[in-house]
Amino acid sequence: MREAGRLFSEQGYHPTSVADIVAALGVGKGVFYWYFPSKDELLIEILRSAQQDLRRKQRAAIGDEPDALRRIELGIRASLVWFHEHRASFNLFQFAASEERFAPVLRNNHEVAIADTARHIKEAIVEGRIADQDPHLLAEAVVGVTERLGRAFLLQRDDSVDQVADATVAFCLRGLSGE
Amino acid sequence: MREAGRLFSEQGYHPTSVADIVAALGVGKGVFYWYFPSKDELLIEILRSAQQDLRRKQRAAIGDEPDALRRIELGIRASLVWFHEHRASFNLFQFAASEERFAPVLRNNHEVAIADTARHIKEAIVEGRIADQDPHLLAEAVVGVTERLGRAFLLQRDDSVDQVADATVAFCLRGLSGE
DNA sequence: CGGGTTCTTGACCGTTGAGTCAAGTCGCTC
DNA sequence: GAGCGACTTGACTCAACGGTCAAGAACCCG
Repeated sequence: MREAGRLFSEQGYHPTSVADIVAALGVGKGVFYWYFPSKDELLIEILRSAQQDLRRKQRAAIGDEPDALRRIELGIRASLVWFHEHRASFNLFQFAASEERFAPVLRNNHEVAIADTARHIKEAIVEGRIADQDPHLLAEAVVGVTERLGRAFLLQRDDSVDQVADATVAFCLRGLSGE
Repeated sequence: MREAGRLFSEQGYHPTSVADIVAALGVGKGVFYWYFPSKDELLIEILRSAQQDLRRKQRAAIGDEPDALRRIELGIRASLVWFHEHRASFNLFQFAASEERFAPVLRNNHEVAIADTARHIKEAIVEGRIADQDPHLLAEAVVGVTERLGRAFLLQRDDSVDQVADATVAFCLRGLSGE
């Protein structure tokens, strides 16, 4: 599954044939269809398990931090570390989002992530620490910046995670802050 | 070309066959290969012309505005209006970025866009109006937020462009601003 | 051992889809 | 209206791919 993820990520899902995958693994084709009902299902499996892992890491990083803004910061940092360690999965997310067949798998999880972030933001708004705007929109912005900077500076270039994380957190927290 | 763009965007590039395209147009297959050397080349053509159009609109919106921050704001607004009017192309960008074959076409243009934004940002930094950080990174963040909020609120939901634009500009300018 | 279950193989099948091409049609010029 | 080049058609080719399956190997339990 790891190998298949790597291949999908490197060459794209469609251009990677089942024959390629089993050849890379040095096994017969039957073995593939013994473990997975179809190529599509394999991708969905990969996506699901990657998402699950990411969310686990985020939760672990946030722990029971009481400060809402700090929770957002920890979430951003955990995400960037994960992106850095799982480039292949990160790439796949982008493809999956562009195909109607796979988008629903992501959408669900994405909505939960946004809702979570929005909760922290709402709390901070109530505390009067950030601008009183639609928390949903702000959450989308924060997640968007994180993913974008992750892609640009951790995957395409190869900057230090901490440096990128510092800058991302700074930008987001300023972006959130009321006047 | 517009019809092909619509189909690619709706069903995905790979699942849309040349037969689908010519059927939707009510013409023979030969006509397709008279005008385009291959299916891949058609997508590249679509991408190029969409990018060109977007950049033209951005330039037109910015005009010769002397204020650097205002130039950034105008760029963001023009982009969001364009995304709203060209959902299909916007979708295609996302797919193209995920396939090694097409990514280079986007990358080039993307780099120019980032460099442009970074120039405005650098100018504002010199004027002491925003935080002294890597302009390249800030540019990526601004473009990232714009695309993300465009996708989330103009394509998936269908909010008013002006409302989304106001919020995007507010978040970005705050994110840029020094302390 | 024997027999049953779990896994593995790779040749094979059916279909799909990109791209070709011989045979036109249309409209233009002389 | 003959001749020519620009365009159009859709049946056809051919390779590739997802998925199947009959034939085992490997392992386990009694």
